[in-house]
Amino acid sequence: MPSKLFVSAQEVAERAGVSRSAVSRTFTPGASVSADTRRRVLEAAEALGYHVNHLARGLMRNESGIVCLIVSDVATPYRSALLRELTIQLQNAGKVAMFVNTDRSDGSVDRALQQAIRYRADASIILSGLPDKSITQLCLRSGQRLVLINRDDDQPGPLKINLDDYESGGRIATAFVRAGCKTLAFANSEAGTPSLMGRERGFIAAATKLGLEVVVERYGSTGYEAGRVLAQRMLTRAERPDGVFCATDLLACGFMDAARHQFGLSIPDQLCVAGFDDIEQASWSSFNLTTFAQPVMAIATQAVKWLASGGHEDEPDQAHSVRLKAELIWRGSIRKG
Amino acid sequence: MPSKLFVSAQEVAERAGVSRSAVSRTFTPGASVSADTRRRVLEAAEALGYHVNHLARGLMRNESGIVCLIVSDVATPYRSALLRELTIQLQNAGKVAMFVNTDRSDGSVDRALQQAIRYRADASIILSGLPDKSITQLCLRSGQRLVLINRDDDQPGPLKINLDDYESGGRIATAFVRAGCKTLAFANSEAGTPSLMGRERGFIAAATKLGLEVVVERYGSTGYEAGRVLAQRMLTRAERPDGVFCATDLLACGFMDAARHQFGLSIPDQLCVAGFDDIEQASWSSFNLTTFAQPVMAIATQAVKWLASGGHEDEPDQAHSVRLKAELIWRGSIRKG
DNA sequence: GGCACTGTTGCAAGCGCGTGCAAAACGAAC
DNA sequence: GTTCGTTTTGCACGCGCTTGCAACAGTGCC
Repeated sequence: MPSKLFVSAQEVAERAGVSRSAVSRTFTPGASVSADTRRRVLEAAEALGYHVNHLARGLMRNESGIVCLIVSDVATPYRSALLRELTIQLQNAGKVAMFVNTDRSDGSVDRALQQAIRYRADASIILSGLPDKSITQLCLRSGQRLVLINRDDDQPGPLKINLDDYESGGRIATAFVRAGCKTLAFANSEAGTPSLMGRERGFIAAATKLGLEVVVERYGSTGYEAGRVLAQRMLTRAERPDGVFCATDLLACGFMDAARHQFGLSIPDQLCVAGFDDIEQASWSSFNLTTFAQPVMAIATQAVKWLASGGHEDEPDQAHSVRLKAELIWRGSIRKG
Repeated sequence: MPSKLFVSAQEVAERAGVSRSAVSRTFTPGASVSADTRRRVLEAAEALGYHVNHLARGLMRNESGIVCLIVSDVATPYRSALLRELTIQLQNAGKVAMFVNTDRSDGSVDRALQQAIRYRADASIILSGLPDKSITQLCLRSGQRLVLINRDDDQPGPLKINLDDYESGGRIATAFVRAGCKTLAFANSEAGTPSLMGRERGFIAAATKLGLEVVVERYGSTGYEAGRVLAQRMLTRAERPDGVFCATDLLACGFMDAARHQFGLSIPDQLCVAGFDDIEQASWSSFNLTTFAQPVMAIATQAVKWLASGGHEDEPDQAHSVRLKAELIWRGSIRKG
């Protein structure tokens, strides 16, 4: 493959009749070039199809312009929505996104971060998994910024963006009670990530305060199939729940489908359901699901803003943490109170 | 941000008491290093947290290891599924994925390709949009490989991966007839991409051959909402269709939801529906949609294989094209014949 | 014409790495 | 110990770029 056919600044310089530095300066914002030489350089560059080699530029500037996105479960609606927003905003900020999928194999977040280091990424944004502390340290030591989204970690250095999961659990418990629900349940996956557990704890705490017990069941991943299984487990109980908070929308979709098509239940008349994420499918009329919206845009904005600002390198040992609010999107899966 | 804290081969060499070349060779497969020095280098590297700078390596080798993925509508189920598979397979092939989102703004595919050129990507895979011929030429001239997925283009050079859209249209028409449908319809978007139009033409041709007319309606994008609108338009016709082929699964989901919840129709008793893509939601019991599966894995395999093989540079003017079969996934949205 | 000042330009060094080449080290065979 | 053949090693150059520095115009003013 090594076919050295990319045109270099040297060739442009020769064609334009200027020095190589002049070419470089033409493509460096704020450098000192006369209008005349700039024009000649641009003409020559256009004619030859020249594009600055960002690998070499990154080498000199010690700033590659690359931001590494570390993700698993990309095919999941919430993840892909967040990914979309992040990439758009990164591009607007003049960065370029490098994508590392950690779906397969173990220790993969660490390996992903090593990949980021090898390409001298300016920063890494971690959407899934939690890196080993040693790797995190190495990243920070190398001047690489780190953003953790919905991964509640206590290491200093990275920016941590989280939601008010606990409070959300409380708000939805109130809604169930207002709707007249008597038996509440929380449908969770076995993943046990802090955000999921936060929703669970908040829901239980609030329900207890309101004088109701909560049945908790955990199974599998956070997907549709797990939701079906959870429905089968919960809806066959002696005391059947009539208000179920599902930890994610995908779980809720599976839960609702099983409740309707296998148990013949009518939603919201016989069963109230709520979810979390506000994926696109939640608004489809088959589900019409009341849920909490992930503030996808705000998350991306916060992350990119922090990166663009250089990540507050003046105070590197500070604990940087942002808490965003998940807004309740009221649809038709809970009776009006 | 230029904090030059990444550890370099020089430092490793000093610590290990060898020359810099020895370090370089240690990390170059197949280079000549004695077992002893290799060990010392690896120890020093480990201790210092050294990682080869792939920017510099790419500069030397004229091969960055970067593959650029050019995508729009990432948040769409089919796209994100394909993206997932591509990134996994690229990583397995030792490549790293650079992600360019072309959702916003115009001329964006061309700009994306320029980005790829700037980072000296070894190849670009285009999932959406069609680049200008001049840019394509520049890419190829620079030794960059190009893969077009589901974009039926006639330029020589790039690898083109397409499906048997036309034939699929034919197969599903037969199924509708077997199910006893009398009035067929094709629900399409206004996007007008070759793959969508291929399905339409194939469906119409086959239906005509079978002695049935096809009502065609086109509206909006290929999403859920457009499907709803198409249902409203079609199901209010004097002669209501009873067999509808939707160009994508998302359209089908919207169509089915509107048909059921707004028109009170029962599927498949009163209305048969088919889709295309086999997104995850198609298998959900709310839809249980008969559809054609995009051979996502095969697509990714073909693309990566072609890239790994160096893209047949010996015969650059050859027209490289692959046609894959979309398999019919039979579920419950069409009556059995 | 001489001067100081502002604005451009070229030179050359260096970013971190790979690699050809020749020197050095090693080992075996005499 | 000498010779020859085989690794192994270090040197030095170059990949394409940025940038400090010094040389170079150009301008306005005395």
